[in-house]
Amino acid sequence: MILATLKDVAQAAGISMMTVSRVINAPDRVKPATRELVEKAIQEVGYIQNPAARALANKRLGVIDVYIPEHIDLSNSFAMHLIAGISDVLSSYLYSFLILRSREVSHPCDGYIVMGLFKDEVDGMAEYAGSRNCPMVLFGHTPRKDIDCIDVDNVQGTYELTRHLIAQGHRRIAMLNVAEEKDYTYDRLAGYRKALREAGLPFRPGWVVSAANHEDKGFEAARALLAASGEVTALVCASDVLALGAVRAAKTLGIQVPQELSVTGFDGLGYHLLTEPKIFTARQPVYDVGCQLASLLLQRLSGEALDTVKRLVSPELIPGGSVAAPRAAVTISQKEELP
Amino acid sequence: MILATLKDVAQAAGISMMTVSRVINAPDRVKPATRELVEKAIQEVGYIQNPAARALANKRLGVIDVYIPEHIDLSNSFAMHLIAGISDVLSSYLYSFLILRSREVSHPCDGYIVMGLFKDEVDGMAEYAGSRNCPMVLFGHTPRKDIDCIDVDNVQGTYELTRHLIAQGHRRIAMLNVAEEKDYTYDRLAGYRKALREAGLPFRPGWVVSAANHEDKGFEAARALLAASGEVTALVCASDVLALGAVRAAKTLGIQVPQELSVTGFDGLGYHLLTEPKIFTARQPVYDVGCQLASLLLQRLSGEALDTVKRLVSPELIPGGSVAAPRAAVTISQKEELP
DNA sequence: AGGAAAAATGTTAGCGCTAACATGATAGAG
DNA sequence: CTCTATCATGTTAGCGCTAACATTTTTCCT
Repeated sequence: MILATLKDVAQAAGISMMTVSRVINAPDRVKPATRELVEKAIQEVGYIQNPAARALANKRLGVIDVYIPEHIDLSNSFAMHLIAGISDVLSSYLYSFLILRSREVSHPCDGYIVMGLFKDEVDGMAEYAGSRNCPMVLFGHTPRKDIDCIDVDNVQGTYELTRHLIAQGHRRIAMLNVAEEKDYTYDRLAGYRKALREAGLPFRPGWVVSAANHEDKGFEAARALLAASGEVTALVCASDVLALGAVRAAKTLGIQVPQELSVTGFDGLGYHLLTEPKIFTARQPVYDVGCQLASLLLQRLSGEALDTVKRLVSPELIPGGSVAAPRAAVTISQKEELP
Repeated sequence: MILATLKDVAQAAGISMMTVSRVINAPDRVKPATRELVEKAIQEVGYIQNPAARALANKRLGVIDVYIPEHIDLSNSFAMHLIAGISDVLSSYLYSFLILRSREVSHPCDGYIVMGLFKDEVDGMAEYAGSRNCPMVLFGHTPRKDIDCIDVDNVQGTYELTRHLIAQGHRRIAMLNVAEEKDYTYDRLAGYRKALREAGLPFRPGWVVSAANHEDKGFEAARALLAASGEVTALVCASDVLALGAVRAAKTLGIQVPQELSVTGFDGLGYHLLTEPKIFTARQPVYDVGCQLASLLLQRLSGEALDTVKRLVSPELIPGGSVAAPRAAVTISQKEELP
């Protein structure tokens, strides 16, 4: 394939290659008249920068390694959205990327984007990246203070959902959490508790159950919970998949959703649409997070000195038919006995 | 980041750079003794090839553009699996890639992998790729004979599923197709008809309905079908999402799955696990297809002359609880009246 | 052993770009 | 109107690698 090169542009504009290069990389350092001339020439010959040559001259590789741990299921569209965001930003800066499923398979690169891992994995990756003097940005919480990290605000998500339920008049709100020892599960629980606390509602440990993030596990846990405590009018689920199971459990028990039980989910990546009524959920802004991760990494690569970034991106509530005011809307009676 | 270069290896081995390069790219052209020497040196200095330099010297860009049309929903994990396959193969050959959502945003590259598009889009892409003298491989059927193309064998998928139902004793088998004017929907219908024909069962147009690929559309279509023709004992759905709707429709009508109605899906990418019983489905080998697309493109890039490839990859049946023998297993009575 | 073919290795040049330095143009101060 | 600061542009060299050709070594046939 023949592509126009800098040389072609330079000849077309009757000017040196270096000036053309500057028009592209540092337009301010070129006289406006010359710049226009060059820009016209670029259009004329249809010049596109050669990323490989640029990377080589910059002593870069032009590649970012994206680590998605093997235990993250690609059936889950989560990773896809993240990658879409990363891809969009990187490609606009002529970087390309590789998706790696395991730390064992290393590839030379200029920087790392790492999807949430366990603590020791984070440390291992950080050390490895550090030893190669490569910047690394992390998706998901990290125990280390010196690592850039962008995450979804999981606390905020369940907080907003629970607040919405409370605003609808619910007072007896249970939670079905994901049974994983990860920060995000603690955070989602924390958001739920925070909303209860703010509303002056008691936290009942018996109303919080956990299940592995599968529809049938959610079904079982929700059925047990609902059978044991018929009093709850709303159920905050820590994932849409669990919410699907919960809705089915309610139906099985003859409990109507949303008339007798409101159910909320979490994720908003497609699963919330797979039942009737559709799950009221909080959409994780995964695409945005992907974009931000890539942008942050590019900033680091350009050498801009900035403090370690710890950024949280808020989820967005997606209304759905699985939530309604409780049948006998309880008026605000803050006192409830603990079980 | 400092990486060892060919030069470092050459010095360590006391030999010329070119021989080292040959050990990597054409080991046959180096004397075994020298090769060993070099390989040891490569290990010693921890040499990793620089993809940018290699791409530049080869007059390549080292980048493959992957087009995933905007109308393909990334929530659908389909694209993710395809990309995972593509990524794994390309990265092992030091190629990286960009995901593009629209033909408007062009990026320089060495070749194209294009996910199924409408006919005019295929032609547009082919012309564009041709004009840049870039090879292009396509996922999905194509009307043009001169384009490499790898696809899932959709006919085979519903054929096998329907055959399995027939083997279980089903004779009254309906189909819920995806309402899209695409090759794959015609093919899935064709597979169903082929199995019926082979078994000597009549094709009843009234037993085939279509719905947009959403759970609630599938629900509606399946409910209408099941209500109208109580006689069917099995329903072949052209997607798992539709199957989810169909199972819910059956439950709503008081029809037990699988005791009174067997249901099959198609895709096997996660949605089939989201209900109880789990959907008996045909898993699209999307990851494999991704690998094959990338391998084929790399073959083209290496200049191997081969005929235009039209390859179909067979889906794999994934058993699930949504299928059982019909209650009153019909003995083989081939003659059935048409409605 | 002599010599031509074949195999193994080395040398040169250049892929397209940019950092670093060198030079030329412009402008403001004395 | 010279002299220096500043800006604008040009020149040189090299990033790491490999194609193409050049050279050396080996093979093995007569």
